[in-house]
Amino acid sequence: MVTDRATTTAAHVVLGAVLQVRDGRLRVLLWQRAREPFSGAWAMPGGTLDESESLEQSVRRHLAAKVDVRELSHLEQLETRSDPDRNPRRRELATAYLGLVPSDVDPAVPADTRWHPVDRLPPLAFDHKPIVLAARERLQAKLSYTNLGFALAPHTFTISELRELYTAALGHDVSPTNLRRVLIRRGLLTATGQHRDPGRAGGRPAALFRFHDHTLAITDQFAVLRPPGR
Amino acid sequence: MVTDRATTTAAHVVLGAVLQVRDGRLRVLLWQRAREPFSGAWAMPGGTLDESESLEQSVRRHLAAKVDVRELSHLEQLETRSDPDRNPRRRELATAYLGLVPSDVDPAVPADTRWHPVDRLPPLAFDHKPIVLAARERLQAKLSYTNLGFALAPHTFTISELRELYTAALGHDVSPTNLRRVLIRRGLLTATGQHRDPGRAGGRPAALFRFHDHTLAITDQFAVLRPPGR
DNA sequence: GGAGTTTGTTCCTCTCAGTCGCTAACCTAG
DNA sequence: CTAGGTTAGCGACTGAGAGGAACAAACTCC
Repeated sequence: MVTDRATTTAAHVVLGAVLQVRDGRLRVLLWQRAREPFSGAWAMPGGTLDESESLEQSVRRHLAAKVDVRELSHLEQLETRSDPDRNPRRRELATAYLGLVPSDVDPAVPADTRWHPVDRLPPLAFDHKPIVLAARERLQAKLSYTNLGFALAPHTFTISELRELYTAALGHDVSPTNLRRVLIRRGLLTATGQHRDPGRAGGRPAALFRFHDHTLAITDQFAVLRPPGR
Repeated sequence: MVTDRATTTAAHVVLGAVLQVRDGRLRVLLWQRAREPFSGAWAMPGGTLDESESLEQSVRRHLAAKVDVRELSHLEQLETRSDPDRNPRRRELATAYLGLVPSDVDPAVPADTRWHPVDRLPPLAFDHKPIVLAARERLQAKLSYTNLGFALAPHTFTISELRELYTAALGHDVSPTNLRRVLIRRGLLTATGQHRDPGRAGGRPAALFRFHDHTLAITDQFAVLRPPGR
């Protein structure tokens, strides 16, 4: 009886859409499958959920096998996929997480693993393609109305470096003037007082900034139809 | 071996946070538990996921037992809860959905079921309280930057009726002038040309509107740091 | 010291949300 | 029929935030 009920329960896996801006492009961490199903196709890192761990613990554990988990600057749940046919071999639910890595770290990864540009994905296994695209969409939306930029950027950076990150992540040009003004007005950026040595190239030394805090915070001004009198 | 693997798999349930504005308040559909655990506490409707259904199919099926499912004007996935201790009896994952019901329908519900104001919740079972609050937060956010109001409103309505719905859902006052202008400028509202009979009370007859479409659409103007030249 | 390069600042404009008050359209009472 | 009450709709004004562009600042190299 116990066996009956238990065997009808679906397996559950976790998946991590790990994004990073490298070489001026938004990329996702994928590994190439060597076995069926989807042999040769690329897949998001992940694995089965264990008995006594939460989903977040599980995805951190599995990601540690691909990328040093201490490098993750942000991790949040995306969605749970449940199409009965999403895995041709067995009934399987998958909960996907969005993970972010700052642009200045280069974690060691296994030989079968690559950073693929999100706008030029190779053939992906299972339903991983829509998940990766959903991850990008979530990132782009939150860059607009939260301080999530902290998770893409190094600890300190110049405005033009930050502009490159936003340009790559949003997929369109971003004006440094405007970026600076918007983020400073919202109180998200703090000047360190330091300046970056212009080096041989010349030019005015750029001021170094950091994000005021490194936990997700929502810029509430985006509530339209606000309460009266503010 | 199969038995071993299967018995270590967690059970999976679905939950529906069904919200409606009734009597000028935002309310959630809850039923009162008669058995342990949490006997006497209130719980969101839901149940176990079946072998061959998706999560959304499952939550629709379980909600049909509490409220006529045809009345649901919107249904979207909220989050999946996985704390190993969330259910004291067994390891169990729960995927929660946000469901909305238009204010003009009054579905038949079982005897143990009530519409509770979201801002005055009774003691809730399991982790249902944070889920209900997350559902309200999602609704409030989406009322600001999408056309989700269509899911709370009757098919046609006056501006002041709509104002009541937004006031109840957002939890603060909303100016009818502003509401009208914002929703019309965004192209979300269409005038039907009809007017509502003022009745004995007197006053100018109010124009009747409807939402231009009844599928979720995002008002994209909220992307700050937009692409140049728009 | 001047040209070239990159960064930072200021000014201007545009759009949209919020507020207030006036006008419109209906009712009832006298 | 008119005056007064009631609700709805509309327009003018205000303020805030965002985008664009021109100009000023700080550096290197020749």
